[in-house]
Amino acid sequence: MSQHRHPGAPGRAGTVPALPDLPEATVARLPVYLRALHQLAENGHETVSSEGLASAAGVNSAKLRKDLSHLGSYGTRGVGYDVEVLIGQIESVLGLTQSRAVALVGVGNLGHALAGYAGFASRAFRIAALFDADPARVGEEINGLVVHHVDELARVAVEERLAIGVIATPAGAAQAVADQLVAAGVRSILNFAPCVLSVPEGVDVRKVDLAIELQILSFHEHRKASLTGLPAGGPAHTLTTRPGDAPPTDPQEAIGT
Amino acid sequence: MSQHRHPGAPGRAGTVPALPDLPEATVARLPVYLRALHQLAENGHETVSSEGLASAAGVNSAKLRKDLSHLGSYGTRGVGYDVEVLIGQIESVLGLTQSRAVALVGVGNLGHALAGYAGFASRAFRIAALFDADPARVGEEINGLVVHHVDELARVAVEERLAIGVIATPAGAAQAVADQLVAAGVRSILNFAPCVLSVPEGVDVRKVDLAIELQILSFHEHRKASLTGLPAGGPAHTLTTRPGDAPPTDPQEAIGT
DNA sequence: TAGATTGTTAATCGATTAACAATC
DNA sequence: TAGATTGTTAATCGATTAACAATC
Repeated sequence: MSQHRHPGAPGRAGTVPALPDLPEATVARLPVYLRALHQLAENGHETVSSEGLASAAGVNSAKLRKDLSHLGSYGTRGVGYDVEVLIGQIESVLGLTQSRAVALVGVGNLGHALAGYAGFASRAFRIAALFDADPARVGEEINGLVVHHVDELARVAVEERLAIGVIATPAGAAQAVADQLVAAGVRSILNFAPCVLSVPEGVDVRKVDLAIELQILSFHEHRKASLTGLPAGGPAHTLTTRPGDAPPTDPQEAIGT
Repeated sequence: MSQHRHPGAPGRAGTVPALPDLPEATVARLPVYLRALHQLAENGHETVSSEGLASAAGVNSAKLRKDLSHLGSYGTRGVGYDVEVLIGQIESVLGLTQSRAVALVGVGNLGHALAGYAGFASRAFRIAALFDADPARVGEEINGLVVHHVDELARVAVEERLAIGVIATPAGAAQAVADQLVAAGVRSILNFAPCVLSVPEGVDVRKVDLAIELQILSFHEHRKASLTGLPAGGPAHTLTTRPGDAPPTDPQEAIGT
């Protein structure tokens, strides 16, 4: 999923204060804990046990304690974790104390939705620039931002210090966009286009892929159906295989028009 | 991520022809292979080696062969895999030979984008019903489908044999929607709302969470920055921690308005 | 002190990978 | 046959989990 170096790996020259080396699985859960902690804080909790936080986050408490142990020790035996302290600690580890400029490339259906996304309008991320390849869309204003032509990416990247690129273009355009982002110095990419991106070492790519998620669910539905007799929803109908058909799930665009 | 039983686990009473027991990691990659295979087919390839397919899918060939070995043996030593045969095999394992009815709950910004998603309009998935809690939105027509009130979920679920529920509501509404979906017999849920859902055993939940993806990227950016001196995009500016601030990334809606 | 809860240990499990014998 | 490539083995790695000693 994510293509990246593990810069904290043992053996590198130690010129910087060693950052804790977190397992990827832990990194992926910290944002979930953080969200649960914010909810707890809103509800007036000053302290929470590993059991309480784990259940709010939907994991078991052993895993939670193991994860938090990688950050150092921030709990009190017999008491639990101080909610505000733990929030600060996780935000610090995730680098959320910096505000990162996000570029959104592709302002189709999905791009429009993402441009209005509240998650962007947070302290840690601000959507700083919009791009599209369609001249008809360039100049359009969305949420107070003007859409640039994608060829301006390099220039704007420098001006706005773009740190993260979000690709919401058709699959056919995504690799070229990724190349442009990388050339512009962006080393973190979130890809909504249904395709594999190839990027140089040191660039992180994460992907969000609706078709893949649906197909994984389909697998488990299929399993459940073949085990329990007939399912609640029921298999709508069996499709006859017609070789040569159009691919069932390979849309031209990240989100079609 | 996914909460589900492993129905094919050893030890169950064997009343059905045993389905191959696939590792979750393999299941998650099969859709990627499938997409790559469709591209190869479009480009006229009749045969592909594990090396060729692996590189198109962005994995190494050992992993690909291992994954495919779980499906049985469909390659020819010295030659490779027949593209069409392998497509058929993967589609069959993923249950993509059935057409599944998808319910989309929440037709805000994101919901609208998803309703137009080409991945839904495939042979394996058809978007069969739209729901919203906002009376002002009920009755609206999107892509040829009328928006129902969410209270009609149970009735429509039976009529349309809904198999998969996609939640694109605000976080605050998501759990109630999930409960209604489960009550209506839906056992596969794709959750775009930024919250943890709790569902009974036997129900699969997969989540797509933009804020989490951004925060994971942020972690690696942070790492890269602290290692290599200053990054290309540069840390825009350091935020002062103001305890009591609004949560940085816990939007009220899956995609805000 | 007694009860509660953390942080850590060690066992287990699942996933990845390289190497290579089998075989087309 | 010789070259190519699969399917499988076995070693390695990372993640999960339960249990419990440490300690508030």
